[in-house]
Parts: sequence; C-alpha cells; structure tokens
Amino acid sequence: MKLIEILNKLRSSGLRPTKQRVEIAKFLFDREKTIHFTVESLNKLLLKKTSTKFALATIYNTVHAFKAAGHLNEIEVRGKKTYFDTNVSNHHHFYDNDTSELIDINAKDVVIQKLPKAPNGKKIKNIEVFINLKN
Amino acid sequence: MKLIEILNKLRSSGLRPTKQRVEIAKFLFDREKTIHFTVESLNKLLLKKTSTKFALATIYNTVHAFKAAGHLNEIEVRGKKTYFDTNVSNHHHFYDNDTSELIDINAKDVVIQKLPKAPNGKKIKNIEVFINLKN
DNA sequence: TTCCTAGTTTATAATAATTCTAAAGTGAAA
DNA sequence: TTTCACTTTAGAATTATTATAAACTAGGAA
Ligand SMILES: [Mn+2]
Ligand SMILES: [Mn+2]
Ligand SMILES: [Zn+2]
Ligand SMILES: [Zn+2]
Repeated sequence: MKLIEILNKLRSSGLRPTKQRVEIAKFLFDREKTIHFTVESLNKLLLKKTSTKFALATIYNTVHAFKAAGHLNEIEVRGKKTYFDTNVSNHHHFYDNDTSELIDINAKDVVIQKLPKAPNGKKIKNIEVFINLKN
Repeated sequence: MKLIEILNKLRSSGLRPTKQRVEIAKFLFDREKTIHFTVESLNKLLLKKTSTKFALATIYNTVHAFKAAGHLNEIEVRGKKTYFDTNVSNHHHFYDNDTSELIDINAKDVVIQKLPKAPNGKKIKNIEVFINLKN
C-alpha cells in the first residue's frame, strides 16, 4: 500500500497526518495479510518497529477514529481486552483460547442454511460466527 | 424447581447453602424461562426480590462457582460487562444493541451447511452464532 | 519566513468492571 | 455447646479504558 493511500486512511478518518498517526496507519494498513490486535499489543509492536514513542491515549484515539471511519472492526472476545481487526469485510473467526489468537474465516467458507426470524420490529444487522478451538 | 434441586446446584458447585447463596440460586434457577444477566443487574434484581443484602464479591464468587460447575454460561458481548446465561445448553443468541438484551435462539433454528476445517492440530470446540439486531 | 491557532500528544487522573484481602461472622460436625 | 473451616463483607487493588488539561506542532495566513 502506497504512502498516499495511507494518508488517505487518515484523511478519511478526519485525522491530520502527524508522526504518530502515520506510523500507526503504516503499521496497520501497509501489509499483505490483515491483522488482529489489542491496543496493548499494537503499542508493543509499534515500540519494536519504530523509534517513535506513543502515549496509550494516542493509540486509543487513533484506533477509534479508524473504527468510526470503517477502516477497522472491533471484535469482542471472551476476555477483558477489546480486539481490533484490519479486515473490515464481512467474515468470521476461529478463536484459539490457548493462544488468545483470532484467525479469519472467509465469509464464503461458512454457509448457513437456516436462520430464525428476527424478533418483532427488529431486523438482522449482521451475523457473526465464532468457532472456538481446542487442541 | 424444588428447593432440594436448588440445594443440589449449590452442593454440586462445592458451595455450602448459606442464606445469600440460596437466595441467588433460587433467583437464578427457580424460574420457567432462562435468564441472561450481568453481575450488576443480578444484584439489583436481588435487592428488589429479597430482603437480604449481598456484597458484590459474594455475587461474583457464587456466579463463578456456578459457571465452573456448568450451571451457568458466560457470554461475551460487545461492551464492558460480562453476561451470564442460565441456559447452559448449546444455543445461539440475538443481541439487541439498543436494549443491550440477549435473546436465545434454539440450536435447531440455526443450521450450518458448510464450515471451514480447523487449523492444523486444532479441533472445533463449539460454534457460537451471534445475530446482531437493528430496528 | 514568521505567526497564529486549532488540532494533537502526552502524562496523569478518573472511571468502571472485576478480583483480592483480611477481618468479622456463621454453619454444621463432633 | 464448642470449634473451625468456610463465608461474607467492606474496602483496597488491579486492569482496561476514557477524560483532562497543559505542553507541543502542523500548516494556513500574514
Ligand atoms: Mn469483561
Ligand atoms: Mn472490554
Ligand atoms: Zn478478522
Ligand atoms: Zn442464552
């Protein structure tokens, strides 16, 4: 992904391209495979990859802005921390409880044959399939 | 559900039948329909229904013991609080984001036709289908 | 360029959910 | 009844997250 596209992610999220934000955006979006991360794990990874310092609040703010702009998804996993996902397409997850790791499942690899109808007055917004793994 | 069965829930969870625990167990298990709750909501409901006082730590401890014994399931929902579920059978959920309410879906009402195979060396423990609702 | 200022970063405080602790209370076996 | 391991409880500690407010900076205007 080119730098101009990275900067577009920031612009479309209403964020000025500061040093910290460009580093975060490059780290998240300039890669082949999508990545699942927590704010804490992202902070550690940024520490390794760059020489920039990041306040946790900056990471929280930036990540939330990306989420609001649709560039990140938030995923709830059994546990205390929130996971984010650079894969914003409709897809599902394996969850490996041993490693606390999320693994993408292509939406096409899960076919649902029968679904209940939504309760009165409600509609289905989206369906999340979560496959817990064991050894 | 008879009192003897309530007491069995406690016994099988390794809990002595104290005043607080019996009240909690009666409230959770002596009902027609299953219930989804958080520790905080349970505390409020107990305050209304009984004249007993409960320290939050007592509710946490008791609920966790029931969970460990398989009498309750823990459900992760997008949000900060953990939900518990007296329905410990294999089933799925609607989640109404507006009311923060979980609604049971019978396992038979969701039929999955195609599933990905588990990653190398891993097996599928269970599948959770989560249907988010909108108005 | 230099100035100016709205936007940004950051350290730290505040909040919220949960867990821990240790002192006081209690069920039930002997 | 006595005894003691188990419980309850208030409050402290912990963890993830959000809020605050002072110091900093990007970038347009002068
Ligand atoms: Mn939680
Ligand atoms: Mn959370
Ligand atoms: Zn994903
Ligand atoms: Zn349920």
